[in-house]
Amino acid sequence: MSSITKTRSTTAEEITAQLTEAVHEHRLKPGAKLREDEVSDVFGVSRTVVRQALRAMAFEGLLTIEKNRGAFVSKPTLKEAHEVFQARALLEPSTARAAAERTTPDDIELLERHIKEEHETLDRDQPGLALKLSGDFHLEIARIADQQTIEQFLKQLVSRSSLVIALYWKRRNALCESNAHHALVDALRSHDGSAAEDLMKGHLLDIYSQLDLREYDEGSTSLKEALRK
Amino acid sequence: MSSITKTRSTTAEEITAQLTEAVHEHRLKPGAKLREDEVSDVFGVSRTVVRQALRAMAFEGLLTIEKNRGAFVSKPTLKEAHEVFQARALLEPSTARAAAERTTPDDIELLERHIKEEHETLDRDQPGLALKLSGDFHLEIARIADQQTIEQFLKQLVSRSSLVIALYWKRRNALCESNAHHALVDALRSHDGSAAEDLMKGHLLDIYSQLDLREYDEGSTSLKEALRK
DNA sequence: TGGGCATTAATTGTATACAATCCAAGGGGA
DNA sequence: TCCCCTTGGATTGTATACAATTAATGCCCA
Repeated sequence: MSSITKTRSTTAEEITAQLTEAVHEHRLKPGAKLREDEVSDVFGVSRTVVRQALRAMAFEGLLTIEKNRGAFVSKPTLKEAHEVFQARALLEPSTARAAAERTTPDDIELLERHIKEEHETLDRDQPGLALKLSGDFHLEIARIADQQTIEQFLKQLVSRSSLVIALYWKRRNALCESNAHHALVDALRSHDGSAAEDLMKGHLLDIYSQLDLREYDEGSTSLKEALRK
Repeated sequence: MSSITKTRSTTAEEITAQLTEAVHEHRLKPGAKLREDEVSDVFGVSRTVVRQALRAMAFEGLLTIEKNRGAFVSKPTLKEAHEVFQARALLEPSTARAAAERTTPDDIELLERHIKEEHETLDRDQPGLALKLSGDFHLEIARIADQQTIEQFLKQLVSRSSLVIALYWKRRNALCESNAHHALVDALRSHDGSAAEDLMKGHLLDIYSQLDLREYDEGSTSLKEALRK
């Protein structure tokens, strides 16, 4: 089904994209190790290219490379989890406001199709994919705002959010449905910057409040458990 | 004088650090090409390690790697220049506020020594070094705020700011002296978050206003000129 | 004389061979 | 029986050899 194209040699970017997708969809969980020759076997390229891809993902914060030990899917600490959402709270509301002033009918159409797809994946019970799409929605707003620099940062923050959710989400199965995204699209459609800003702020707080970020255990069996998989 | 240690093999991180410093201090100017062989000769390591360093710098935005052509010191467009300062305006004021609440006497001492050094380099007429130190000052505040994620983003933004200043600074020679940094330290010392936030906002606007970001020429002889060096 | 094409040198991209490091399993001694 | 040390296999780090691509030079022909 998801067989990898072997005809034309795979580039580092494609490997990065596929592995990133796997992490976003929680098929690769925090703590999982990515052995270089294993990955190079899968994609049919040399370790040289694989190492490029792994390092790129490390820069995004998705992987943590430990010298002489290898690349692991990152396990954000509670502190990092807080920091990620604090940073998002600084960047996203203003960006939503800016986006509202530039949103075109085409953008609205795209966003609505996007939301529809999100709902469909939720109905089909594919929470991983739904989460990935939800993240893409936030990136789409930065794109509409025409802020590439912020979009770049946001890409990293959304990636890390996915890891945070994998580790600290309170209710395992039920991903919050909410109509937050829909309300945001309404604000963008009517070019209501203030509303968009407020809605985004509320939406981020909403997600944040559904995380279990209280205790600071940080140890005991966590490492061993992570390497078992 | 600045002979490179050859006894213990140089790591990719050291190469990154030295090249980054050179770009920050404008010894390597936007458009300059970094040939892999050349760099590997200078540092006495193989191209493998050099490529790692160059890619790391590309992620920070300092270099632009063009496929099959090589790595060049980035030349931010006017749009990117605006974006960099817009992003800084979102991140830094709040961070300064947070820093004010956590500043310790040790931090104050460090910052004051830092400012003193800045002034000394200006007196000694080393504008490149002064610029680098000025950037470090801003990073130091993020460190005091204990926000590693934001500090990481800010590191990239400060780097890109250095490139923007190299390209778009109005008055070539005179780097604005100003006592903005001093005033910020005062606010931090007295744990006055609001003042720190406002001062930082004003300081960023001040820098921004001294850039020549009007026209959009973007072409003509710029490329040829860049490759001449 | 000037433009276009082919050949060649220079440079980057990729694969592979080798070196260094880590980790676990096994053996010996107390 | 338990602990420590040694040893071997597995994995990552680095250097180098080779392939692919680019860019420039010079040649030919109009």
